[in-house]
Amino acid sequence: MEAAEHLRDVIRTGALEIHPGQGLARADGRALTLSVREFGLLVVLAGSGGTIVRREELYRRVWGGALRPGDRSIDVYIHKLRTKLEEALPEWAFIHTHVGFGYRFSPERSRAFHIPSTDR
Amino acid sequence: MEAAEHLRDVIRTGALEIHPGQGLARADGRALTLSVREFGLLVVLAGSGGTIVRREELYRRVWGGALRPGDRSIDVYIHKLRTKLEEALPEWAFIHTHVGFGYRFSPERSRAFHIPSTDR
DNA sequence: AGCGCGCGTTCACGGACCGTTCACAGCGGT
DNA sequence: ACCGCTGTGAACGGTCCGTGAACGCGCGCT
Repeated sequence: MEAAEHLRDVIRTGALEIHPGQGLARADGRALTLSVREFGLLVVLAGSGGTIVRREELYRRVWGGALRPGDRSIDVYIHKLRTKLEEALPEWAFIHTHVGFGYRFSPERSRAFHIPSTDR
Repeated sequence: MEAAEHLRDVIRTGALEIHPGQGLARADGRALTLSVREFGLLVVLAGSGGTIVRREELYRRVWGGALRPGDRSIDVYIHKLRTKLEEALPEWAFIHTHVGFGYRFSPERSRAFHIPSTDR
């Protein structure tokens, strides 16, 4: 039963495949190398079903304890995670900022790939 | 069951879906990026069941405190909110002005689509 | 012990965004 | 024509966030 668990405990979203219990995430099958914090962020965000997660809650669930004012750890790790996700899947944007509210996870085609007007 | 709570706390009106507790609003499923004030306005207006909300009350409920004479913040933010709603759902008008009374929220087909009186 | 290295935190700078205010235009009522 | 009310663009100061860099720490290796 504990051996079959990892088959059930998977978050799939777009080309991402996350195994929360294992510390493993794959992009198009290729494993990502994430640190503990990076992986924690990814799990919490991707597991929140597209809702906005407030910074305070993000900190509690990944770091544990209360977010002290002025602590920028979240920003830094969001950035690191974004960087790794982007280099793995350049045309997808996963983590979206909602200023004043928090971060939202949702695979969306990155806007940086704006197709030149094929208009007639 | 504890996970189902967020499903209840939703305002649905037309193609809009508003999650007051989360700071998130969607138009046709696509998330809108609203500032804190814009979102506050949307929640209060959309949650007022189509009644007219006086400016005084709008200000109290979104900004907190009393509306000082000459304060134009409401006008500016109504405008910003309208702009974002319109670019998300161009053929719908949501916020209607009642001069001297306040604003009323109600999804109506925008009149901007039967333009030409000049076309005969 | 000394070294290199990955990790997490902190700092510093700059840019993006937010909310307020001002200035002017349009419109309806008197 | 005048006035009060609202729409709308622009400017401004402040806050929030993105991002590169420095620092300290623990760990494995030699």
